[in-house]
Amino acid sequence: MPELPEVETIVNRLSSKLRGLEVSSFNVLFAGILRCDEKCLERLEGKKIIRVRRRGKLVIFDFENGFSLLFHLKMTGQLILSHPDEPRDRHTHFIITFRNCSQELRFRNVRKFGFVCCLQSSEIEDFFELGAEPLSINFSLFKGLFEGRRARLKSLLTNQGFIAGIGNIYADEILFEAQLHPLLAASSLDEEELRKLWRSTRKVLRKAIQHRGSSIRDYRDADGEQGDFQSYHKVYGKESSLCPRCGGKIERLRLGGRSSYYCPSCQMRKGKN
DNA sequence: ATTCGGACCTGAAAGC
DNA sequence: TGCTTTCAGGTCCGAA
Repeated sequence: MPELPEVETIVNRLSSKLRGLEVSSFNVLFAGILRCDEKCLERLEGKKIIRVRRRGKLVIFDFENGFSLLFHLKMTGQLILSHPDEPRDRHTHFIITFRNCSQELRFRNVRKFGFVCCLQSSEIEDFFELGAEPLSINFSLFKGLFEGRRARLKSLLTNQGFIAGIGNIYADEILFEAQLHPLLAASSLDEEELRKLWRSTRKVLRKAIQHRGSSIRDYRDADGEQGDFQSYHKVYGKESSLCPRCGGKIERLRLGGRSSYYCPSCQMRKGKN
């Protein structure tokens, strides 16, 4: 569920509250959420979190001893700071408590797709093989990525090994902003179109972060608050609505089992608009 | 080599 | 009303 803007929002919040704190204990309530040996967690008990960061859609806690704790929220994961006496429901699968902190961190995960694991901090990049960060990469590197790639734009944008952090919502919003059809072959774009795609990617993701992400159903930030950006979606989930740019009808197509929403008249397959 | 469908899970909403 | 089907911010795997 959460894509880059949602994960970024969670990380910002967690960072200000958890940086410098020492973990006192882990409580694994559903063993399936652990993607590593439970003994790995022992390495982190009594250790301080020196940094909370995002890489792609991963939430990462770096510890003082060179190990990191990683979370992937997948579709329905939530990392929420709560008071220990607040009742927890059956979807709370993992809890971290901290020394000198009145709140504990709960990992809720209705659909059980998400995971937690512990890795050496230096192993993370090799282990996940994520692509570039869309908000860090400059245009010339961005352009280079697309050279010779025949895949469809939508598939490439959501491919985490190509560019990390973009999922179904933001790919659709970015392609609408760039006025590019989701099924276009990446290698068919000229320089001007690539520049527009690069600019649109930055614009959409930044604006979504400013609005603390999109809450369509499950997403909540680390304080349990909803994001705002769903009110600014122009095409995602808007089949049959009117295109805010040209007044035409938004359509939905199926691509690898996922829905893609787009405006067939302003996101042309061919032509430069 | 790509692309697609199914699998992993649960629950809300829509359809009948 | 109540049962059935469809769909969901993700990603992996194996088969066409």
